[in-house]
Amino acid sequence: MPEGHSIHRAALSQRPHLLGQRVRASSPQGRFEDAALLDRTRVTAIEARGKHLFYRFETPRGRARVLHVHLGLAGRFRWRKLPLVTTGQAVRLRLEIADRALDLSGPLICELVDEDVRAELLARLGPDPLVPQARPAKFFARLAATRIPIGAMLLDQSAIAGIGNVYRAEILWAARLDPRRPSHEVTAAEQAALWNLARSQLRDGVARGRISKSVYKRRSCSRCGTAIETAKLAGRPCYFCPSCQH
DNA sequence: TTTTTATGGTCAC
DNA sequence: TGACCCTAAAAAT
Repeated sequence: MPEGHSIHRAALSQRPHLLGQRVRASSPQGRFEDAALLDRTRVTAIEARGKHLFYRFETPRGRARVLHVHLGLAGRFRWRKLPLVTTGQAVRLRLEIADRALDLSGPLICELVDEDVRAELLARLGPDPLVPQARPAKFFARLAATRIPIGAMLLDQSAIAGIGNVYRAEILWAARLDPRRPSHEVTAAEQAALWNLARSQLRDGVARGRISKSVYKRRSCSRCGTAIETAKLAGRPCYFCPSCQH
């Protein structure tokens, strides 16, 4: 169930097994024909940015290919031990190393791109709170320049990368901000608080492998007991406490 | 056993 | 704004 924390967590858990390894690549499902181009190449980098993953593969002749993966709603990685017993009917991409295989199923995106496309995709993303050197200036500037509700802006990956529907609700609840508040009315202190909360909550998610929920899909506010409401923002329900979020 | 739902995103209207 | 894409788990029947 992927928001930014799951993506960074996937990169962290996969690097020890895949980096520097020559892999057997295939698409058991058959829907990723370019898997053949990755077969017998070496994984040299795994990069997580927002909800996107980029894998660099190098051929024996030193030619680099970039795999772009976005899990979307249903995408999932699973390690399997060899020898395999499953048919892999829904496995878009399988990467096999010595004793195990990494199966990717249900991704929104699984494609080979070149360096330019990778750079363009990265350029479209706002700062990612999970990247240590990321700076929030662009995020703050976007908020200051629009009347779009803050609850909608937090889901805009070009404003801030990696936040999904759960973190949006949790961050706004922790900041005590009404998700319907026009973004330009968010004060500088509140902007900073949102960035810091995004960073701490996402980091917690990476460490724990799950998101702790104080407001998302709760019936009542875990702070004041008021009935939780939802507001449709950016096309999706945003859970909030009408009593303590202003 | 079938239907619904989901922490995402794009595209057509 | 709604339809659709994909998959698997949860919920409904």
